[in-house]
Amino acid sequence: MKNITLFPLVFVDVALFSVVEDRLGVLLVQRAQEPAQHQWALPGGILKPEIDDNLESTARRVMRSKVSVEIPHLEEVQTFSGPNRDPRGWSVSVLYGALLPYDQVNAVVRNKVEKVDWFDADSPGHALAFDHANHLTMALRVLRNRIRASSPTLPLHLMPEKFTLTELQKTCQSILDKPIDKAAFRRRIDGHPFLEKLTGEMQRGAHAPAQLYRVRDGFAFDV
Amino acid sequence: MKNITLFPLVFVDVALFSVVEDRLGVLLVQRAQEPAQHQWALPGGILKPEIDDNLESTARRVMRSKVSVEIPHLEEVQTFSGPNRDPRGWSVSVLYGALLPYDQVNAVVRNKVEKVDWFDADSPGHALAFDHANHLTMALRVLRNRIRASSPTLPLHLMPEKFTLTELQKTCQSILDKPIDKAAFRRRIDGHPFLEKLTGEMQRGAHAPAQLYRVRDGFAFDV
DNA sequence: AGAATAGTGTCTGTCAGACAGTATCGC
DNA sequence: GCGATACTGTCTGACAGACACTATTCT
Repeated sequence: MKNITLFPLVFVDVALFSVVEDRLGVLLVQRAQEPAQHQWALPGGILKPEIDDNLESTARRVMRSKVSVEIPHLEEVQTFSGPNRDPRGWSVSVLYGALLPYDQVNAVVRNKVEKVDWFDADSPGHALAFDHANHLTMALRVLRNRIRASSPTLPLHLMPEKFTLTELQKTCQSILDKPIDKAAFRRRIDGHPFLEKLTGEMQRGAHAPAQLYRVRDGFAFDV
Repeated sequence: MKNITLFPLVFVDVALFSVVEDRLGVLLVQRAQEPAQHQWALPGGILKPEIDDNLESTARRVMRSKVSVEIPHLEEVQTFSGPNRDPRGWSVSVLYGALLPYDQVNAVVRNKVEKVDWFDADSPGHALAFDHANHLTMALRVLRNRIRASSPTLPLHLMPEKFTLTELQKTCQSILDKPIDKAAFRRRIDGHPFLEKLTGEMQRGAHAPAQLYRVRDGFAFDV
């Protein structure tokens, strides 16, 4: 493996977030092999130029093969690189962030993984392998900045097909970890191009009926 | 070069911006070698794991060796990747953005470069090599979003050591390519932690003297 | 009736854009 | 005085946070 010094290793890591019991969670895997065996890490893997169209494809393939998850939308966060961040040699790691509803993620242990589980995004409770603590910090920062700055479109990826505005607000609150005023929230998203009111469809309960919404077709991100 | 299919090529490209005659300019090089010989491109080069500490070092080294420019601050924009974006094989290119005062850039033709010159950032007037037109578009978008959103700290990299608020405003206007109200601009940057008033130092001219400022020590970016 | 949640009205402070006004220089 | 630029005061409209209020359902 002399090539390692001439050609860097190219990895992809994914910070997959979801809301679990009103808290922002991140999906971690326990590594089954060296290096960093038994340590927890963000799911990730190595680029395979012969089968990947680009690094996003790599990320999707890795998530499929390691934790059986299909990721619709990925967002690049940052690139990490250097000779010492991975013991196998000079490496480049491109970090992606993603959001998915908790119940859509049927995380299953696959190859090279001992366990898969959700952890609190702000304090996973484990030392992470490699420089993944940095990765997680950066992914969190980008995610929260997005939700705060641009109107709260992003968490739409976390919603089920039909949802109420209150549910959307609670999701935002869980991500930001602080309460949001109801009136202000509704003013801000009022008339948002990607929110479609399902006229006539209401959610019932032991209270006034709540208007249901869905994500409009063609919803995409792109800054 | 069978390795090309196993190990991707890792490049770094740099979109170096400056204000030239009240317009936002970008530094381009004309390639002296295949591929894309004679075409204009963003300055860039290949990672050398044996001498680079990380990809930012690669970017600095490349700018030094190809166009004789020292870059103090680099910002990662995006990663481009795939089998076809460069004829030499499966490649990854990490794009960085940078700002530097026009007169500090003593761009000199060095190895693998025929010419170096500044072009209008919005319409360079040349078809760019590889996917560098995309690169330029993304770098521009990130740069302008930064200046608009976060308070206008960024263009501080474009200022000489001492400058007036009017000069800073004109720089912002050149980057955004639209006028800014003077009072609003001054209100926004008033008391900014990185702006230091040089009490007593004034710029004279055929008009009222203008207060000089400088960038406070320890100025850094970090979102 | 009472609990719970949905949804709205309104006050207030902040801030950006717009624009005009005053101040200070060289000539 | 005149031209030019520096700098400030103020009005207005947009908008977010705070908070209270009404409305509608189930039990």
